[in-house]
Formats: sequence, structure tokens, C-alpha cells
Amino acid sequence: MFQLLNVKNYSILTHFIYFRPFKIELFQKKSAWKTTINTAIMDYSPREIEKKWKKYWEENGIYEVSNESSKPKYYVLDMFPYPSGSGLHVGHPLGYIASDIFARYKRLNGFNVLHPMGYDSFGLPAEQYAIQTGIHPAISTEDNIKRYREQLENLGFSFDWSREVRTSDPAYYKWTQWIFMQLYKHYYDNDAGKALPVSHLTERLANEGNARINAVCDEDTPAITAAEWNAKTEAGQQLFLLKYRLTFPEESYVNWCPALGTVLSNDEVKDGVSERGGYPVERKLMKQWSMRITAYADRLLYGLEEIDWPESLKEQQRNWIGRSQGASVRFALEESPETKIEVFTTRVDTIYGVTFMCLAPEHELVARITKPEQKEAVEKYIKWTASRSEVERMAEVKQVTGEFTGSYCINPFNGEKVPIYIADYVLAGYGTGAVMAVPSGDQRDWNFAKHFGLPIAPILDAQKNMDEAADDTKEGRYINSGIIDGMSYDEAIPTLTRWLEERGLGKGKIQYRMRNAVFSRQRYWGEPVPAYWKDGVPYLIEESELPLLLPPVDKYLPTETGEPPLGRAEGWKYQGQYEYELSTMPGWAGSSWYWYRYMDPHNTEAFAGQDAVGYWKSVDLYIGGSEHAVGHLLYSRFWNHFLHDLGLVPEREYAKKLINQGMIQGVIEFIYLEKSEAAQKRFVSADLLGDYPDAEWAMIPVHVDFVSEYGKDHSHLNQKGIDQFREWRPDFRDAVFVTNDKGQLVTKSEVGKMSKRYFNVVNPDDVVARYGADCFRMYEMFLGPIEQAKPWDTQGIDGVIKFLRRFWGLFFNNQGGFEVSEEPPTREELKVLHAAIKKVREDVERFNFNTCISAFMIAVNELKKQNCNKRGVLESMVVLIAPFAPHIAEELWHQLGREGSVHRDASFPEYNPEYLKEDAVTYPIAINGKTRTTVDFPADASKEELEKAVRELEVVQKYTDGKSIRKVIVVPQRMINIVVG
RNA sequence: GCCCGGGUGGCGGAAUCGGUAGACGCGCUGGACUUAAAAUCCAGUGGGCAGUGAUGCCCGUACGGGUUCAAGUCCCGUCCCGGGUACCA
Repeated sequence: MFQLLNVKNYSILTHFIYFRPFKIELFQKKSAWKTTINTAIMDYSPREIEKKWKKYWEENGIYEVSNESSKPKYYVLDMFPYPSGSGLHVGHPLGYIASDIFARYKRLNGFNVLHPMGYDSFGLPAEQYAIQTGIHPAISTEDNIKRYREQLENLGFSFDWSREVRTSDPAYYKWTQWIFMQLYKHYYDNDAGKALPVSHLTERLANEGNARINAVCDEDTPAITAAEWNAKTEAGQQLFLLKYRLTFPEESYVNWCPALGTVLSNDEVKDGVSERGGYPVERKLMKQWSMRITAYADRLLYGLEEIDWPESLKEQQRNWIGRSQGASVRFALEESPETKIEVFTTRVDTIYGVTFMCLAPEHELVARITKPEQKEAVEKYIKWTASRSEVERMAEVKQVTGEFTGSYCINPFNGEKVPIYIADYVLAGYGTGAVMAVPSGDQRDWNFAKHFGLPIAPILDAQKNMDEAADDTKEGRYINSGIIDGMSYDEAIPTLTRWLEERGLGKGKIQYRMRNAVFSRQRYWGEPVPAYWKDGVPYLIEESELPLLLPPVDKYLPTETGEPPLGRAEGWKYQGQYEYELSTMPGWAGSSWYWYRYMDPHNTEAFAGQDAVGYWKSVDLYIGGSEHAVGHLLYSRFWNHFLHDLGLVPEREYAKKLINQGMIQGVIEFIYLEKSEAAQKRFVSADLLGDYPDAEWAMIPVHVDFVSEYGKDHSHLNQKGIDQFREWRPDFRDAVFVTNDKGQLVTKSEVGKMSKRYFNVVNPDDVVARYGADCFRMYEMFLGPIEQAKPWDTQGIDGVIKFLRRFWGLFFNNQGGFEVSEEPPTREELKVLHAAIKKVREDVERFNFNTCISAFMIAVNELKKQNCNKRGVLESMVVLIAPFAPHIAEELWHQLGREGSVHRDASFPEYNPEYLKEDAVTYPIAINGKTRTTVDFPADASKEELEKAVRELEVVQKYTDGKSIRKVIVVPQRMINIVVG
């Protein structure tokens, strides 16, 4: 119907009918009889087109890719999604659309492109759901995947679905377990510069002990002779080897929630209480599997040099690894000099400025050195810090807290007594958990000294204003500093280090901020660790017994004795007698190698065949969020380096280029929960918090669907919303809701992640149903640069659908009939086309997809103005737009009479600079930097000619009247600036 | 706190190498078409001042300084927002 009313606007096109090929003429005549029906069909209707071509692509396997091809290979990888119960949200496709455009672009440029998709399908939410409903996570995950697959297909991606992987599929996690076993079977040999089999280590231990073994191992690994090694029992030897293995069990701190009887992620802890239920959480030591990622710290650091990743992301990884050069120093306890406190410092030169020692509250010596007079205060303090997360402990710098233990240690350099404090700004997990405090040079130490009235001793003559703040300068000469008095920084460091090493009191040391990665989760829905315990010693199961399947359990909760859910599996014993490891692997296990599985997804003999890995080698383009900067993207590099050491993969770094997609954000709505131990929980309207001056609050996220005036300042839950919340969170069914005088519980709105956890997910299906996938794709690209974060908003999508209709309209005459002229295009038309080709090519290569859409709009507006319906222009436009709007392109390609698929059989157009040449350039003329006018000059005018011409211009003389021209700056093709004064 | 980003019209954004700030689109205003509405098409649209008008001038890229013939872009400082911070993935 729309086209009928448009007749007027297409009337100029009618003269082209004269050139129409006979076939179309016939069609046209026929259609004249039934104009209404035909024009209706000829409207742009994405729903029909998209359905038709999706089916065609699938039936003809258009996107399936072979591991054998004469074309050059190109691997485009997306970070695969966790299939959450709330479905795919509008943020996911942003990166997928970008990668899809690039994959299609590469195909049209003659590459054999691997572009797969799968699911990171182990994870906490499915387990949480299982706890609430009793439904096995495998079942809910399967449902979620089905939904994700539909949603993904709905968007017209060119994934080769025959290569789909799922991390929770036993056929997949068999190989995750296998890689774990390889890590267990290897240690890192510094001399070899890579991982070697543990058998190599045991052989050397048996022959010569460990004196000459230069390997990465636990800090507390003792020296051992061959005789001592050989004298050890089997169990003793195994325990000793754990100090070397790349994965091993050790005691680590976890967030323990006694009320829930389980370990919580940092993420599930909000303001010191559990997000679920609001119960207190404490830090507790637990035996956990750990990955010796620190062995690879240097390689992970230097490897960054060889990959094309965003500089900011590399910087984050560098900071995370945190390599720092310094020294370790051992301070003897005053009362038992044989016991030493070891500290690491990057400023050993400040050692004469040490006026106190600070231990982490969790430090192993604390209990032993605390004097009876201090006992009560220290224990109270330890209890308090245990309730605080690491982030909180580091974040609250203004408030100084700590306690004196009553004991002293001795500064090895000057023999002075140094009081020992505990303070929670010292973290147990970093360095040695002890800090030598130098208040004159470190601000946190300075704050602490001021608060406790401890001395602040200057050590450099260049230090200034130490009454007001610490001064961390390295300038000047040392004072009050014993053996380094009068020296400069550069002289002091080696002098002190030598002194320490000669006496065995310390040594130069490289410390990493990065810690070994905890690899256990006290959860059900993860890969079982393929190990069992015998007499307190872990052993691997046989490789032939893989995969070790997740056993069924009656409930997905910890056991009554506090064991992980796998402890509930009845009769689940190795060889019917030994207890399996009961923790499972973390979410990052399965995602640390998945790109190889896509290369050869059905291989039963290996994680991927050597020929497949040899062909695809590594990922050429990886797209995903920057929020994975130091998690997934670091762990996966670690595993890849390890697999490379074993000769299983060809490249040290698996992703040559990485693009960060910005997060599409949503609005998060919170309500305030009063923190208390009371049985009845109380929520208070955000505008009434002032009435409770002493209360502390936890912010509990609310499903945005319950919130009225969502995202606004006065967003709130009305009575219905409160009821919905109650029903949704039965753990708060009996809570009190304190509303304002309008009966509203005012919520707090924040812009943030769109995430299942914040219950603020917007999914793309509705948008696609209304506008079509092509429109959705182009709109998401049009929103802005791919790497930029932005809140979701559909305002503006009309511009894109209008554009698509206009583009479509170029191919149809005023009767609504398909009509394309075979006449050769004019020079003006070719100029429009080739300008678009140039812009789109350059911008796709730079991943500036938003400006590509602008370029399409400009081209289509221009072609329409010129009434262009020439095949010579439109056919190229169809191919040009194909990566962005694959369905409409395919439809028009076939309407143009072409066969096969535009996505397989076309070639991306090249531009011809001949068509873009201009005779004249419009120069802005600035006087003293302010643009006053523009003047056209011939494009080939020289600098001198331009300067001469511009001096003579009347407009210029108006501004220079009475003043002298001091300088004329001419930038050919750009601008001219005249400096007068 | 620490590390990494970002801040440009009413809104999303453009300006790719230091060279015409605001491309393209939304929204808004006016007009055409229509019985009407929708859709479509045409025109205008950063703010201010002056002018009947063509147009001219001033201000303007979070804020305060600096470098330069020229700064959204480079340097120093500040504020605000987002991501990460080791068991969300």
C-alpha cells in the first residue's frame, strides 16, 4: 500500500521503462492488472525475506567451512556466551554482529573463514536455579541453549553450526579434564624455560636431590638430598611433588557463609553479607586446587609484545601480573631470634626508616606473638577483618585501623627494636603478608604512624614536608642510614642487597602481584576434577577413564558436614573405595581452550587433531568484552602457553588480534535492605534512609519488570511491585517494607551491566520481530563505535528502517515492480558508488562499523536524488551491504537474476580512484586561526600559487586592512591560515 | 583505594595524521500529500547578539591551566560516569 501512495516520487523513473529488458516488461504488464497485490508484495518486508533466506542458507550449507581449502584461512572468534535463563540480551549481539560482518567481509575477499559459535554452559546461575527448583542443571541448560540458538539464528549470523561446542558436554569436558591432568603431570623448569614432565623431576630427585633443580615451586619447598628423597614413602614423595606440579591442592581463603553452609563468590557478597538471604560472610581457609600460573608470569608479560590487542587491555594485564623488582628481608623476632618475619619491599633503600612492622591479620605468626595484654583486642580485630572483603579492605584508606601485638622484631641493619602491629591494609595473599613500614616514604604507613603516634624517621635529605604527608622521593642522599649514609638511590640498592645476601638475611627478588589461581569451586555444575584421594594424597584417575562424569545428586546444596554438593553422590567412589575430589572446576576452565575444539569439534582421540590445529593455527580476530581483560583473557593465554610447551599447539599466543566490544548497559534497580542479624528483614524506601541515621544498608537488586518509572529519579516499587518481589524472592517473603507517604518503595537506579544478576536484561527478539534482523544488526552498529559502552535505547532505530526501505526502493519502479536499468552508469553515479566502496572498505578494516552505516545512508540518499537504478551501481551496492544486512542483500541479489548466494559467490567490490578525482578543492580560509570564509582552488594548485592567490582575495584584504600579514600557512588539500598582527 | 577506559547539540554519535567542530541518524519545528491519521516527501534545527534580508559578529567539545600560526585531538591538574579488582562469566 505504501508504494501506491508513493507514485509521485518515482514518476521521473518512468522514462527508464524504455530501456527495460523484455522479461521485466512482461512482468510489469502483468502486474499492471493487479497493482495493489503486487505492490504489497514488493514492499520491503523483512519477515518473509529473512525466513526464506535463513532456510536457504541452512539447506545449502552456505556457511559450512572445510579444513581443506586452497584459499588462505581466516579465523574469526567470538567469546561464547553463558546460556543464561533470561536469554540472549541486546548486549551479546553487538560483538557477534561485528564479527559476523568481518567474517562475511573476509569471505567476500576470498578467505576460507572459520566462524563458529558455542556455549560456556557450566556456571553458577543454572546451579542456583537447580537449588530453587530441583531441576537438573543439564536440563535447564539444554533449554537455555535451545533458546539461545533460536535467538542467534534469528539474527542471521554466518556461524558454522556443525562445529558448535558446549563446555558442559562430557565429550567436551573430557578434554578439559585431560588438560588438567597434563598440568598435574608437569612442572615448570626455569632452565628449560618451559613445562617438563614430572617424571623428569622425580628422576633427578632420585639421583641428585633438588639442590640443582631450578624450577618453579612453593615458597616453603625445603632443600632435599637424593637420599632423603629415596627414603620418603610413596605418599611422602607424592606430597613433596605437589610443591612443583602446575596444579596442586593448597589452603586458600574463601568467602564462607555459615548460614548457607557454602562458599560464595565475591560477587555474591554485598556489603559483607550474602546477596542471597543477607547472612554474614567470613573469610575462611579451605583446601583448594590451585593453578601455578605464576610460573608463566614472565612469559605472559612478554607475550603481550607479540599480539595486537588494545593497549589498555595489555596494560591491565601488565598491572595484574605486577612484576616488581625488589628485595626480601628477614626480620628476627626479639624474643625468639630463630623465628624470622619475611617481608618483600621494592624500596629496600628505605630500611633505616622502618619504625614498625605490619602483619596481615591472617598471618601465621599473629597468634604466637600476641601478648596476653593485647590478646582480647587483637582477637576482636581479627574477627572484624574476617567479615570484610579484600576490596573493602583496600578501598577504605581514610579510616586507619590496626592493633599492636605487644611483640617486637629486630631491624637486621641497625639492630633496632621494631614494634609489630596487625593491620588490614596488609593482605595475606600478597607477598609474604607482612610489610616493613616506612612512614616517611609511604603514605599508608604515614597515616598509620600518625594514628598510632609512631615515629616518622626521615632517610633522605631531599624529603620534604613530612609533617603533612609522606614523601616517596628517590632523590638526594641518605641520612640516618648506617651503611648507605651519603649514598644515592642507585648506589644504595646494590649495597644493601649484597649486605643481605652475604649474611643470608635476604636477597634481591622479583615479586609478582599475580597470585596462583584458585581452581576449586564448592559447586555442582562444573567439570569434576579427575582425581581421587588416598591417605590424604591426591592421585589422578587413568586417562582411559575420562571423562569423569558428573554424578547425580539428590540436592544441589552442600552436605550437612559442609562438603561440596558432590559429597551427596551416593556410592561415588574411585574403584569403589577412594573418595573422589569433591570440588569442581571454575567457570574459566572450559573457556581456556575452546577455540581449538571448534577446529575439530567431533574428534574423539584428541582435544583437536594435529592436522586441524596445523591448518587453523590460531585465531586471527577475537571479539569480546573488556571485562574479561584479566580473567578469561589471562587464564586462556596461560593454558595456551602450557599447551605450546607440550608441542600440542603451534603458537605461543592464540589470538593475534583482539577487539573489545563495549558493553551495552542497562539500568540496575536496587532496594535498600537494613543490615542486621534480626530474623525479620527490613527494606526501606530510598527517600527515607535519612530517618535511620545509625543503620547500615545492603543494596539488593530488583527485577526491573517490577519497578515503576524504571530508570527515572523517582523509580519505585508500588504495592504490586512489592508483592511481585515477595513472590520472586521467597527468602524475603516475611520481610517488612517501609514505604513513603505515597505507598512507594523508592529504588536506587544505576547505569551498569546488563546481566542476569541484575535482572535488567532486554532481549533482542521483540526488536527483530518488529524491524527485522537486518535492521537490528545495522542499528546496533549505528549506535556508535564498537568498543564504546552505551546504555541500550531504541530511539533512533526508525532511521535505519527508513534507510533499508529507501535502499529497497531503488530497485523498484513507481508501480512497485522490480526494475533495474542495464544502461551504463553516469560518472556522477559512479562517483557516489566508489566513494561508498572506499569508505566502507577502509572503515571495515578499521572496525569502524558505525560510520559504514552512515556511508550507506549517504550513498543511498544520493543515488535516490539522482534517480539511479542502474545495474552497474546497484549490484555493487548489494554486495557492499551484504555483510551488514545479509538477508536483504541475498533477496536483491536473486531479484537481480543472480544464482547461488551473494555471501558465497560474490566478490567484495574494489574502488577505482579515477572516479573520485576532484577538479577543485574548497579551502577554508582562516585569519589568526578563525575560519572566515571558504574559497575554491584548483586541486593541483601548488603551495606558492595558493599563497599568492589568497593574499589577493578581497575577503582577506578586509581582515588584513591596516595590519601586516606576518605569515601564511598553507596545507595543500586542507586549509589556509593567515597570521596578521 | 588501585588499575583501565570515557565525557562533543535535546539524544546516539562524526571529525581516521594537530587543520572548516557537530557528518549520518533520532527528536523537534514548519510545509506538501490526506476527509483525517499513519506513512512518505521537502525545508529548517548548537547557543547568543545585530539585521527586513542576504549575512555579520561573539561564545561553544566536563572544568581550570599550558604548548602551537592552529587544540575535541598534545601536556599538567581537577570533577563526574563506566569496566576490572582474583569464586559472575
